Amino acid sequence: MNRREQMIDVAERILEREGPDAVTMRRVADELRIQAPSLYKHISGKAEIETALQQRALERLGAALAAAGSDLATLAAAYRRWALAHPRLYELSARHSLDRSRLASGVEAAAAAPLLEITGGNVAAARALWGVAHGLVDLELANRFPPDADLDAAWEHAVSAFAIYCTPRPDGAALVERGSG
Amino acid sequence: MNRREQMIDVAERILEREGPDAVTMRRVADELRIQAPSLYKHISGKAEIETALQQRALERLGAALAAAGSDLATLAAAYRRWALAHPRLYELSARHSLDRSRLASGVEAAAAAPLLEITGGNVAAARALWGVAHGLVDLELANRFPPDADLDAAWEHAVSAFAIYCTPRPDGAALVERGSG
DNA sequence: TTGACGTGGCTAACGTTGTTAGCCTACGGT
DNA sequence: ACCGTAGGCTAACAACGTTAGCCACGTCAA
Repeated sequence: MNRREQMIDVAERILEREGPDAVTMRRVADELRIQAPSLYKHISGKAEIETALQQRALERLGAALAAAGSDLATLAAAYRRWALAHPRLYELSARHSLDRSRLASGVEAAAAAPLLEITGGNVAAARALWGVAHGLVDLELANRFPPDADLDAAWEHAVSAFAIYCTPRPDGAALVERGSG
Repeated sequence: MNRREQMIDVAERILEREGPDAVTMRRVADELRIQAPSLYKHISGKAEIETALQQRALERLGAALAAAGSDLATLAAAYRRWALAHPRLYELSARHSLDRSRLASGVEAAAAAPLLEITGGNVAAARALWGVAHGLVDLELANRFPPDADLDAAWEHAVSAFAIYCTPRPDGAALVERGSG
């Protein structure tokens, strides 16, 4: 098994169990029964670990969304559920500015596909949709809502607003232009 | 003038000009022509500086929103404009988990007021609205959209979706229940 | 006037972080 | 038999946040 992958596995485990501050080069090395400088034989630096974890997060979130189907409500629920189940990983992937050169191609597109289906191919509307989902999750993870806030209700409103906006009406007209790019 | 406030002023300036990594205790001390340990005569630690900056950000963003009026489109534009004008400050205030005990009371409520006006007092819907705004801004600041993405269009869709959802229709009916809390 | 004391500087130092330099050993191929 | 590379190791560095402890100055009471 690849040492590099072992390192990233270990880093992920530490991240989820003990938070980002616990993810130290020495700590990762310890877990591998190795000295910290030896890590650099396999990796350029800590940033590379973080990029790798970011990529993992995108892939898995994308997979979770793809598995959730194409209904807006269930898709939103899947987004939130995945983020709350892997909060540190989600935070890392969202906060750390994206380095597209290192990112495997297609990962982004795959993650975006389910959203695009809902907006009928309208990518600007899909981005707005992504915005709500990410925003609500991010604020929740950052403790920005009062402890007694009913976030289920907030999600329902968000979903309703976009459902009304994106769903074609019986007469065939749609509020959002479908198929536009 | 208060040394504590000087410290926070300096920290803010460094943050906006050179990014979060440049905000060091020693750096702040240097700017004040003082040695780093002396900072601790006025402040408990770096966390207190960050909390203070977070509070500043919330107050100013709140003020910017209040000044923008109560129209959804202009409000959204004001939110985005402020965040893009003070990206580091916004990031700091959004990422750093909120310590309500230290936060001046009323700051949160004041920032939320303009949103509540739009949703007719429905706080869950206001949170959804906050979600889109924060989400779109946060993704933009984190470089998560492709460089050529038309973010103006994304914002327009978001605004349209919520405008339709929140505006009472001519017959007096509204999609969102107004006055609920 | 003198003494006590709080305010706000200072230097020295500690522990932890990411990272580099340089050495050594084992193994695989020519 | 040799040589190079892969992958460990120790020692060390600079920078970080922070603590301990010393000292000068101003203020106020006796």
